[in-house]
Amino acid sequence: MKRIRTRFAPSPTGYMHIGNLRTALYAYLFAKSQGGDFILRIEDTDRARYVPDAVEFIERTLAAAKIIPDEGPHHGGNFAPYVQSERMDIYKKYAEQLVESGHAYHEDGAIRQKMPRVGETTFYDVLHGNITIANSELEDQVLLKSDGMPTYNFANVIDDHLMEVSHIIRGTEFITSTPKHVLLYEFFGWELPTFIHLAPVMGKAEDGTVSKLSKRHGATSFNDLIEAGYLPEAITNYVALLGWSPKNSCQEIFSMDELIANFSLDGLSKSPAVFDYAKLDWMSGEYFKAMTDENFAAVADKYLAGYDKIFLASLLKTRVAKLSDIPAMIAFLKELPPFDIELFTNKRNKVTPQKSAEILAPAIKILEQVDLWTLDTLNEKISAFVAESGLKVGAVMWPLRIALSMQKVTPGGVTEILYLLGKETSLDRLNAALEKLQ
RNA sequence: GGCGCCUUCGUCAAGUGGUUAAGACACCGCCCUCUCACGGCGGGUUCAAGGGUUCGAAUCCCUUAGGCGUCACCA
Repeated sequence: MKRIRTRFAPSPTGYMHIGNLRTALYAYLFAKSQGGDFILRIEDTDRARYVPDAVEFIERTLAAAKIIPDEGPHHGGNFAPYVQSERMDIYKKYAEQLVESGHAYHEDGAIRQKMPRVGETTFYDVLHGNITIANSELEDQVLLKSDGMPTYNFANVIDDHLMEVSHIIRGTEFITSTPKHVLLYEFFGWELPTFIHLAPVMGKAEDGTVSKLSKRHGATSFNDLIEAGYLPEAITNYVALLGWSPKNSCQEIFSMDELIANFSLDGLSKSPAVFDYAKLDWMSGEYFKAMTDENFAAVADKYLAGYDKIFLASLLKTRVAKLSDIPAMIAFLKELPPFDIELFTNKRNKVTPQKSAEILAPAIKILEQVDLWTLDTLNEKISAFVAESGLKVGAVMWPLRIALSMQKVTPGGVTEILYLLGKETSLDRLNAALEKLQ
């Protein structure tokens, strides 16, 4: 059987769109699941759009996502060069060959492909089956531009053949130009690769409309997501499920190795998928929860400066969707938000501002007596106070939490916050709140 | 506009002629809890519409509608 070889062929734009990342992922997963090769090829034939250092950017991004090319500009391989601008003589040779055989012609310093005017061209796509397009829909394509560079439609065919790519995995936007490629393969007498055209990744705008995922939908590049504080593994995992699902399994959390082991082409979806940040948040949270306090403290390090990192990590890792959520969650430790009497009202625990004052006063007395400011002692004292007062635990905790943090949601319980704040600050805040409540 | 692709809960999706149409996220409710989170339990007119074929259709065929893509010396 022919060796499975796939490729990811981005143009160097300095931006790794999530849809591109997914294409790369699927090409990688398919190759690896079949024991084949995954190639990185740079399609930099548009000089106007070239961005310096974009190749390194792409390589770094793939590395971060753990998508490792077997061949590429800096990965070695027997089919170098893997950068199209370095292969100009190759394209020229094949273009001239087409001119000689009568399948192309010169015009305005460029070489154009001569399309048949009648008949139709059919090709097989793994996801869509046979697709037929009338040749009359095809126009005489430019193969070699007047600046000597090939067009995508030409270079892509030449390289895929020369690099022995067996499966072309790319976006649906290429479906309608595939007949042109097929014709080229036929002109040269080359064997056709297998086509797999992936549905696009969509984004949902605030007004509810759905369109191809783009910057208007917020953070949509791998790097945007990393900067927001999602783990690369979580992003890759989520993106993998956006258009693919495992057979005979409901598993959703996958390591890269598990993805490779479970991947198969028939699990691919042919309809567009909407990128859902809520689900990404959930999945990301699953990854954080599975981490040890130490590991979480390490990835969240820069957000934890100035605190007992490991302790804070233990409180935060079950509540965080993305690392950039952290500052807002712990800002109250440094500075108490403005007093808001509304917060002292809580129906569930039957707490009101007035009731809060009644609870706070004796609680402060108790805490003032505490010399050993540790979690255990604090917990013990508060529990005793609760038992003595005959109130529900929640009724006591609520006003304390609000007075200490001025927010309904905090990382950790009241005991942890008291501990984190220290005795002096805790009592200052408690007294200040009591004063305002009275 | 021509051509092409797509259409199962709000979202990701399983499903390939006979199922109570899985599961997950989100949402809502309840429970637990030191609030939130975590955890547990439960809930929801989901097969775009209309025609066929068939004893039987989300699954096969046709039509319609909508969405997306493509018609570059961009990829």
